[in-house]
Amino acid sequence: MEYIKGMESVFEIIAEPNRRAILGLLGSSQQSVGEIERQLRMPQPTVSKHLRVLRDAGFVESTVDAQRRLYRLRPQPLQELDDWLAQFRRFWSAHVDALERHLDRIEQSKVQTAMRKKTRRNRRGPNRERAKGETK
Amino acid sequence: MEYIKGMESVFEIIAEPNRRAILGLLGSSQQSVGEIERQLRMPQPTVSKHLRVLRDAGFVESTVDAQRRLYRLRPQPLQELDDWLAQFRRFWSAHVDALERHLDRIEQSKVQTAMRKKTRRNRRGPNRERAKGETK
DNA sequence: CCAGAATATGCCTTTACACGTATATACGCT
DNA sequence: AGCGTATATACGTGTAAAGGCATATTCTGG
Repeated sequence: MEYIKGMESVFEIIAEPNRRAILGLLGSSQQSVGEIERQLRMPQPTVSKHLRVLRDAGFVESTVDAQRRLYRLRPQPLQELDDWLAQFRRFWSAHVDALERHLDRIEQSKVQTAMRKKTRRNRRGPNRERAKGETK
Repeated sequence: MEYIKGMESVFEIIAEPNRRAILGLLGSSQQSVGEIERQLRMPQPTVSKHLRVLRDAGFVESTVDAQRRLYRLRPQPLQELDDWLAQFRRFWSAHVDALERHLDRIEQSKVQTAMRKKTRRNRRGPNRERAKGETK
């Protein structure tokens, strides 16, 4: 499943604010270029170019739907970022409450994952699915 | 036209490979500029400039030790990065083994933290430790 | 106060990259 | 085929940031 890429590091990719915004959007659900364009109020070429970079770096993948391209998230690069961060976690997990917040997040992930498995029934058709929740 | 020289985002700071290297070093223990210079084999002005950026962004802090400056890590900015990542964790915490790896990390952090508390008593003195895919 | 070590800063050049604008390509519909 | 919509790419431009080198600053010991 791995491909050839001209590589910028994961870190350089997410240094760009617009790209982070796009990733944020795609975190809630897959989106077409036009939807991203409208929600983020940025010119279409800008969106396309950033998506290109994101795709080359493995952050997103796309499927064709008529003239549209639907983009969705791929976890791996963000996971790499998470792995890099791991070496520093001990610096703040010292505080118990932070630790508990962390554990809470994991728990929450489990629940959300379970719920998603039950709801998984949407392919094709007009764009739906607006995942919610996501308390910080 | 003069614009305000604003803080750079956490993401832009860690986009630079040399800065990540420096952070990695400081993750093991505090270091003087000279030690960083030697271990990373980069010119001293380069080190100093990157440290300046890192300090302005809150990633590191320094204390004076004779003519040396000892730099050490500050957790907050990295924590912010971790917080941003949180919104995406559900994308990979779905897999149980990944989840367990995550929990293991937390456990490990607890242990390391406990150990550090016992060892923590070093100030001043000579420097110790040398330490494309488009599918259809 | 002076010399030398350790670190910081200033200037200059190069380069990378994000943006705007214009244009090209892809697909569906009638 | 021709048109409209959706997305991709090409080109030119401005800007900011990183590196090299020289120099300034800060500190200690004699």
